[in-house]
Amino acid sequence: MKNEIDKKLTDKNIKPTAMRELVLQVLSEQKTATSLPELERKFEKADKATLYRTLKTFEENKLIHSIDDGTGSVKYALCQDACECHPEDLHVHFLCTRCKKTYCLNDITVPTINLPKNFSLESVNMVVKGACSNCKS
Amino acid sequence: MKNEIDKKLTDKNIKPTAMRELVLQVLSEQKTATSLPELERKFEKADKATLYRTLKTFEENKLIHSIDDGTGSVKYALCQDACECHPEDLHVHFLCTRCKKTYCLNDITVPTINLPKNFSLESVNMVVKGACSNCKS
DNA sequence: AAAGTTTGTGCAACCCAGTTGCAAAGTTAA
DNA sequence: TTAACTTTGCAACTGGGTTGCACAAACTTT
Ligand SMILES: [Mn+2]
Ligand SMILES: [Mn+2]
Ligand SMILES: [Zn+2]
Ligand SMILES: [Zn+2]
Repeated sequence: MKNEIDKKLTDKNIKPTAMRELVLQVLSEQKTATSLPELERKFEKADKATLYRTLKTFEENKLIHSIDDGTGSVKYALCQDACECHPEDLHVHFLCTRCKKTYCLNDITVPTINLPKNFSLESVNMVVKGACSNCKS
Repeated sequence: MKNEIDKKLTDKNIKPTAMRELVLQVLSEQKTATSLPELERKFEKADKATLYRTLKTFEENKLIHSIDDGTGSVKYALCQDACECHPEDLHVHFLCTRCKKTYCLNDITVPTINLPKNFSLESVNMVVKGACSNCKS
């Protein structure tokens, strides 16, 4: 449904170009987070730089958030509706060491940490590794 | 004290070569974690591949652990004496967004997470970002 | 001690994710 | 229509990480 996609874009003040619609479409269909290289493979025809800048725009406008799971390529997933990517919005991510898929555990907020004196908190990246339900033998 | 350094190496079943002694010496002097590129700069003369393999050996033998703080270069820090790098040994890391230094918060163990059904846990990477005590304005 | 074997080092080349400059194409505004 | 701005495509580059290979150094065996 193109109108839904366009609405999501305009709601976040992103001009809905053809490219952006396609990328958001694909991202919306994923159950796990997607990296730039993966996106390149899904769009044989599209240019890496364009995809790169598309993701950057999406992230800057808080339509998606990025996840560094340590695999060497940053992955991206849609933000929850009201997400502002503030520390209190943050959730835990899970990387399956078997299938290498990265899940947003949206229900699991990152635990609060008592930092040492005079350290201030801006954000947290918490990635749990293990076997996902599909891969557990 | 070279004997202390050598002992640390042999205790972890690492043959104490000149290179390894130097690298361990430098790592021991740091209060924050060190990346391979940083190490390269500290050892103008040494070869990148050698340093790389030295770090790898150290890590495999649990003399050091690696920290992916999302800055693009993996950092390394000495393990605690009895550390086996198991989930229960893991601690939180802190990346200062100002000075880019990465601290081991050895006293802060990573909180336990209740994973979704049929997900199993192998390890956790938890990196808190913010301002360190030196950089807090 | 000499010969053989294993281990470590240095160099060069490579891989790949990410990033940037620049010009062409498309869009919007005057 | 022209001008200004935005998006896209291409190419080139950066930088961290990694590997193959030959040489050197350190142990083993005879
Ligand atoms: Mn997420
Ligand atoms: Mn640490
Ligand atoms: Zn899996
Ligand atoms: Zn700092």
